[in-house]
Amino acid sequence: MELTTAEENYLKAIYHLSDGGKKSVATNDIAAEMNTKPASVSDMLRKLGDKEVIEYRKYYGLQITETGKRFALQTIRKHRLWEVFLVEKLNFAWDEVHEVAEQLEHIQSTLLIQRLDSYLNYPKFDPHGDPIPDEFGDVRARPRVQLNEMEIDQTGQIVAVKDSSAAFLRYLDKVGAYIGARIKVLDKVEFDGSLEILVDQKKTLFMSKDVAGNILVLQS
Amino acid sequence: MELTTAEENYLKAIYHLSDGGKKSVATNDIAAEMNTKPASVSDMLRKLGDKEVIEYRKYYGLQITETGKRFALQTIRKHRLWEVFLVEKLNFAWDEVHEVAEQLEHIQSTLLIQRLDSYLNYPKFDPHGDPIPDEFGDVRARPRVQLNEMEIDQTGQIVAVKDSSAAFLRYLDKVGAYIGARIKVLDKVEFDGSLEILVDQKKTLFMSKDVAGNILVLQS
DNA sequence: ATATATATTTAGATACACCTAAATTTAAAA
DNA sequence: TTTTAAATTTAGGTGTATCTAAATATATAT
Repeated sequence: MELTTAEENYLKAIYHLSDGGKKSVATNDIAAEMNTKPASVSDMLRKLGDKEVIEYRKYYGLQITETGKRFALQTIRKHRLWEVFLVEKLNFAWDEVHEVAEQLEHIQSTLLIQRLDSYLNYPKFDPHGDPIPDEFGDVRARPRVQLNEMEIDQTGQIVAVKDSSAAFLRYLDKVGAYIGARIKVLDKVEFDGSLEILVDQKKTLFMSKDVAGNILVLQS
Repeated sequence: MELTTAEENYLKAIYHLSDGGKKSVATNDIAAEMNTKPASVSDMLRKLGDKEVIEYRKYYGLQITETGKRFALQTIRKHRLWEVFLVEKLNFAWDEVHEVAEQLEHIQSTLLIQRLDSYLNYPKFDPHGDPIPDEFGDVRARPRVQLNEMEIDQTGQIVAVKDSSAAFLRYLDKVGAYIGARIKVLDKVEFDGSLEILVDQKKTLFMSKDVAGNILVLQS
């Protein structure tokens, strides 16, 4: 069975919004995520239901099926592999890759993805630190904590961001933080939860609790 | 102004069929090339006319405009750069690249193509030996002769094939010929025009006039 | 429990890219 | 030059993916 580009995009959005199939998802939320209208979503949900990638009862929400998960993970895998390619081989900055990867993820060719994977040396994480599912859809996520939850003197490595909007990524770049940076919590202000961080043993920077909450750290 | 994927495909076909804008093209020929029906072509020609990438007078045929040529060459450039990428970086065989490149050529991102070009070291020819237009649409073609037109003892290098169907490419691979191979005409049969060819100073092979007519050689 | 608000779906349109069948125009043959 | 054949276009219709506006179902509040 084959999915159209639009169907792949909807399924991916549903997979993310449902947190990998755990939660139920609202039509309105899908519409917001996809920048379409709820009416269009209803149309599409019927189609996805017909193709049995979701289980859909109108007004009662939906559930991704196992088949649906497989398709979603395949698209996510392709998206993230292309992101690695763009950053590592074509020297894109991480705030420039999303839009292009969004197009590249729909190229249909099993061979292409196999070869790309091999060419990139079977990466396990994309440039934002998100895990890349293998060809069977298996994901090995690293245990990660939010930077704002760490205590003084604890150390680790930035491995991902929650909000990967271009604006946030540019902000991080500007202050000298990046995926892979080794960090240490120097101080934490009780009053507002803001933090003082040491980056790569040389640069200190201050950030609000909100910003820190968007940064995921692999503790060491 | 933006073209849809279908419009890009039609324009590319028209560019090729018109030999770069020189000849006039028939609706039926476009339909054959695109595997569609003449009626669909008429529809599309009207649209392409509205967008002024062709000059179209119904029943009287069409002419690519300068704008149209620019678009066509841009698409051809992208197609051929991706082919180089697939062969040189992902180890595709040259008979496997066409279908995938056909999809990749429609990815929209100027930056992507600039970076890809640079990453591939600004190649001037694709794996089939066809020239890659530069970002301004300029093509520097090599003077090439058909193998069947060469005389005994003349030498050269295979740089392109006319018929780049998967079947023909597989045939070439099988007999040990390939783009880049150095060849010498050992013998030519008057009766049917068939040839005996020395490949890479070691292997000899026989081929019909028809096969040789499909092989383009840069003489040396 | 009834009224009100919110979420969701249906109805009816539009644009794209295609189709078949019929009409029309141009070209070729008698 | 008229007839016939071939090429091309128009008419009308399909499926996909979208929209707005209206209807309906569910959830919340009085």
